[in-house]
Amino acid sequence: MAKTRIYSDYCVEAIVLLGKQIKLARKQRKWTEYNLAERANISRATLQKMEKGDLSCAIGLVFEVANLVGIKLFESDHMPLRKQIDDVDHRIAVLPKYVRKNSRVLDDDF
Amino acid sequence: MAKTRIYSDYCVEAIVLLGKQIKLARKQRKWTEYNLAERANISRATLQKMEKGDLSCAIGLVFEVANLVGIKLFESDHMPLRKQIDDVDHRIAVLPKYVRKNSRVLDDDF
DNA sequence: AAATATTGACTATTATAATAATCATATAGA
DNA sequence: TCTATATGATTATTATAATAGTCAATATTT
Repeated sequence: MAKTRIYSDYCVEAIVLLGKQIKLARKQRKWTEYNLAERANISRATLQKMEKGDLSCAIGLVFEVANLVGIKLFESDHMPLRKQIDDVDHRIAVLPKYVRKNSRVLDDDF
Repeated sequence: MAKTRIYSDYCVEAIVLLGKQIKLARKQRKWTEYNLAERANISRATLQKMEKGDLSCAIGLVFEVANLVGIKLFESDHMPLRKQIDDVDHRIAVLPKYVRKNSRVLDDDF
């Protein structure tokens, strides 16, 4: 039997929004579900789940479809993705490699 | 044997970035992989794949973990998610219910 | 009004994600 | 230096996502 997971409202709504944005963009381009699924190399059934905001779809498939219809994720930041990745990498590199419970730091500034 | 999928660079990089952002945020909170996995109710192995930018992780799990460490997706828009969803819904409602190939519209303004 | 194609929904099957468990490595802290 | 444990990596198993196929309903075009 299926294990029921608990998701936050925020998570559910974010994914529903993304699914609807895909549906809207697809229609604006006048692509049928079949068309888009074909372009993305996925089944129509999977695309339908995606557009409905199904939480179990693979993130790679969702992002790929979003990209196909022209939705730019992470576009708010005016940095190329590569640069953003490097940026995060450097900020990780500064931190201790292992997290230890008793690393008592007073300024948890994040 | 595994079917090899083609993903766009943008898609791969977006997910790698998200994974690294999760890792950074987790460390800033001084949570171990085990701690975060426990909070998210997922296995440590899945969290590790997620932080490495694995494309096959369920979008619901990734967004939930991102939310747990305080990453706000879709925060660029200064509208609550609910409102954004309603907004997209209305824009979809205006369009024809079925996409037809010969819907010759001159202004594809999107 | 009739014809056709899009969409929504469902099922059975197959591919694979998620898990639990383990082991080695190496780092942070005593 | 010594020790406990966080992390990286791998394996076998189980749960489930993705698929292909089908059917009904109906919006759109002619």
